Parts: sequence; C-alpha cells; structure tokens
Amino acid sequence: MRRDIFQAIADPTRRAIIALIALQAMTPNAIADNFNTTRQAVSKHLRILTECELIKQEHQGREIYYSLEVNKMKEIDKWLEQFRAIWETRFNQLDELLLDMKNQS
Amino acid sequence: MRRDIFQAIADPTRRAIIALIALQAMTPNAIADNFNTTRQAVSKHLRILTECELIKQEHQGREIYYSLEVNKMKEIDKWLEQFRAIWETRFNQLDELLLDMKNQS
DNA sequence: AATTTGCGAAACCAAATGGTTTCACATATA
DNA sequence: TATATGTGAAACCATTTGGTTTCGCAAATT
Repeated sequence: MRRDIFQAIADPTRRAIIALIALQAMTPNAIADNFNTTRQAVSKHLRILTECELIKQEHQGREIYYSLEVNKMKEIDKWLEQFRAIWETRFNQLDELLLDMKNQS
Repeated sequence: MRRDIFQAIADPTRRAIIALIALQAMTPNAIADNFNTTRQAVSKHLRILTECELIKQEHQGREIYYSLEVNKMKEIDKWLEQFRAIWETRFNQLDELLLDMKNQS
C-alpha cells in the first residue's frame, strides 16, 4: 500500500479534486457532484489524499469540509528542482553557444 | 491503459530511473544494475516512460541508450503552476499583514 | 559458422487499484 | 421521537500494475 504524493496525484480524478478544493473547502457530496462517480468513490480518494497529507479536514456539524494543504504540494516542486537545474543549464549552454558564434563573427 | 506523465512518475523505480538518466544516457543493462530487479522489469518501465515521451532512445550498434526528455518534465511544472499561484498569494497576504502591522506601529 | 551479448515481447501471476453496493452511525429536521 | 441527511467503512469485483520467466532476434565476438 504505497501512499506518497506522486502516487496520489497519479489519478486524474484526484488531480481534479485537488484543483477543486484548492479554490475553496468543500464537502464530499459537493465534490462528488462534479464527477461521474459515487460519493463513496470520492470518499476513498479523499482518504488517500488525507493519508499523504495533501488535504485536511474541518468538521462542521455533520459536514466535513476538505481543503488543500498547499505546502505539501511544494514537495513535488522540490523533486522537480533537480531537473529544473538541468533544463536551465541547457539554456545557459545555448546562451554560451550563441555568444561564441557572435564573438567569432 | 492510462499513459500520462503523472502515472509515469508515480512509481518510485521509474522516478529513480528518470533521475539516473537525467545525468547521462544509459543502456537498459546499466540502468538495471542500479536496481534490485531484472533487466526485463526495467525494460517495461522504459517502455512506459518512452510511451509518454519522458525519455528518448538512441541506438548504437546493439545497444540502446536512453536519456531524459527534459522538456517533457516541464509539463509537471506547468501543472504545478496553478498551485504555485496560491502559495505565492498566501505569501503576499503575509507580506501585506506584516506591512499593516508596521504601519500601525 | 558458432557463440555470446543486448535487447524487446509475450505469457503468466500475485498484489494493488478504483469502482460499486451495502451498512452503521452521527447530526439535523419534521 | 421518527425521519432525513452527511459521512466513513466494509465487502466485493473487474481491471491494472509490476514483477518474473521464457523466448526470438539482431549485433558483436570467437
């Protein structure tokens, strides 16, 4: 039972849920209204997202509002960091090449 | 048969492969040496990564060198963009709060 | 020419995944 | 108090996933 952020965002429905509640906290029923599945299926997605702390709950009477834990999203950004370094380096190398060509002319 | 970037990076072994060949092109055997699985298993991962164009092949005799398609990685970055906006907004709100506190004192 | 090496594909398998239906249990509302 | 509503959990199921073993084939090496 893998349960990390990358596995969490692998499912398109979960990505949609994340995008939805990023804007405002929502209840499971309200979230489910936006998809073509049952509330229970959404509930299972919410559990997975909660388990890897990508979202948080706030109980309000018998309703539960789910909202995004934005900071957790930064972990994906952090993983991307190493590659960002590479694609920026490639840009730099292109810059140097262009500079060399300019100097030669 | 889902085959998108997010599904591709969901598997930890695939993320490790990506990180490996980001530094230098490698053959399947060389890649497999770094993991506790068979070359064939790695081969299947490479196929998935190839199918969603995260990596590219370069044939050299009977060897095949795999390397990262760095630009494709940017698509993840692009998806993160919408959330980056949110977490930066929160920073701005904090900035404003601090500014207000400063003005009041 | 015979053998070794590097590789992908196919067949197979156990485990994980994503969904459904049914249920139990609070909290509102009549 | 009886009923409706919002929810998570459990049982179940088909499909997907990630792995292995076996195989065929082309390119190197002997």
